[in-house]
Amino acid sequence: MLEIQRIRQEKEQIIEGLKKRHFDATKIIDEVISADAAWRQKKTELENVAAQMNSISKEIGILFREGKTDEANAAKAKTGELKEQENKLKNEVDALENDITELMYQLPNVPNELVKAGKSEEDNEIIEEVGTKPVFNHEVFPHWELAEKHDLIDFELGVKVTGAGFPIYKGKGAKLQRALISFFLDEAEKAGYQEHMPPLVVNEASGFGTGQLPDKEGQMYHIGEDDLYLIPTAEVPLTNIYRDVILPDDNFSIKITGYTPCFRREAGSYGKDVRGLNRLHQFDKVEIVRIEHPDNTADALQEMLDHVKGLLDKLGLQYRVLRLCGGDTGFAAAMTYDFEVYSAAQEKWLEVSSVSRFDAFQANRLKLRFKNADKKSQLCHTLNGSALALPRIVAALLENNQTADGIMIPEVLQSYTGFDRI
RNA sequence: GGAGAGUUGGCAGAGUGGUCGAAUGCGGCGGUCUUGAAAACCGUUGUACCGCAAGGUACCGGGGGUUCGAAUCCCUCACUCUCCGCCA
Repeated sequence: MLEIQRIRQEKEQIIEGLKKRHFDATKIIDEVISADAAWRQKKTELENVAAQMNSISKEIGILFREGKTDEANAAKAKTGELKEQENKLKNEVDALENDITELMYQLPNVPNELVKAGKSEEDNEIIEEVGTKPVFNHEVFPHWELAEKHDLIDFELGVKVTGAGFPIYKGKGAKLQRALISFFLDEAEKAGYQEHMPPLVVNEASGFGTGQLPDKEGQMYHIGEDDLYLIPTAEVPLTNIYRDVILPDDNFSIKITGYTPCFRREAGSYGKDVRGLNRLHQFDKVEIVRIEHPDNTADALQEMLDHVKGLLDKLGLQYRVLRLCGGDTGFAAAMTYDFEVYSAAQEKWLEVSSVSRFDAFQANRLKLRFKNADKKSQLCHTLNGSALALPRIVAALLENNQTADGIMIPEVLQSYTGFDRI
């Protein structure tokens, strides 16, 4: 959620910025500003009436204590009209507040100045491309065929037990999952992130805190009986640790990481994009989350990008880095970089990480603040990124490392897997 | 699943209809004293919103109600704890 103060002060810049998303905010912002002006006026009126009521009530109390019952009852009679006014104003103020909140929920974050205007993924900028496409002198197989051939992942069995999109990893396939998770966590720890193991279900307040609710309700699995949600990413529990928190000073830099399974309903997905590991309802991911002073956000983002690059370098995967255009940048993000690895057999790029800065947008919903040098509360900045999501990494590793002698395991993983080939 | 007890400021903990945004203690901050520190003593110390300011308003788990007036009474929801049962 954008800050109302910012909308009052930087109306034009916000409208300009949101144009990069092909989002015309003019109407909403005008409505917000006029509703906000009306709200402040009504609010002041309401508070004046409340002040009068309070002072009369106080007097009545004193009169009763002094035994002046008649005078007290006379004063009581005066309150009727005020009370009516108060109720009327209260209703008006509440209605305006609801209007404003509803309007504000519709406004996405303002893209960073580096973000280019654009409508869809077609307009994303390729910032960097690392490595070369693998060359094969034999037939290449997609990962779902390799997984079946080597008995690594059983998609059919997953369908039997749960449904499509819930694969069962077996033998070396399961071990490879475990190895990647440990490797990613160890690397995050080396980079200064404290490991957390959070709950996999969250309450409604947490869903609102990170912005999955109310908009993306249909994307999460909901446990109706207890009104809890399966997490779509570790971002939700990890970030919500800091909901309603005021950090005591401006000298902080919070870096946390966590491995969790992620659950996504992926309603509306279909076709060849969902083949094999490309899109799942449950998958594993190591997430990194940072809470930073606004002055430090740009540096933090760069560090996170370098971290993810390091992981892909160590795994020996070819990858490219994209800066998403306005239209493709998520609702809450100010800027997002995607990492894609090349799938040799599918001959396409697979997104394996998304690293974003949210600036104060998320913190505003979370009420996550710090005390600045003037002892005033100020919103923190939040950032997060995948480091990394497993399924497509596994897909690329299987496909790109296939040889006539089996599938080669990258050296950095061998101490975790205990084998060097499949 | 059954029974009971709770939810108050950073923490502990009083407060059962009016002068309560809330005693007291601890912690924090500032000061006195001290070569320095500790102790002691004095002062100070919640959040948010409106306002140039003075000041005002709201908040005692959430929501609703009664009342001129609610931390306090009523309803409702959520959560926590204890005991019993079950159990990895």
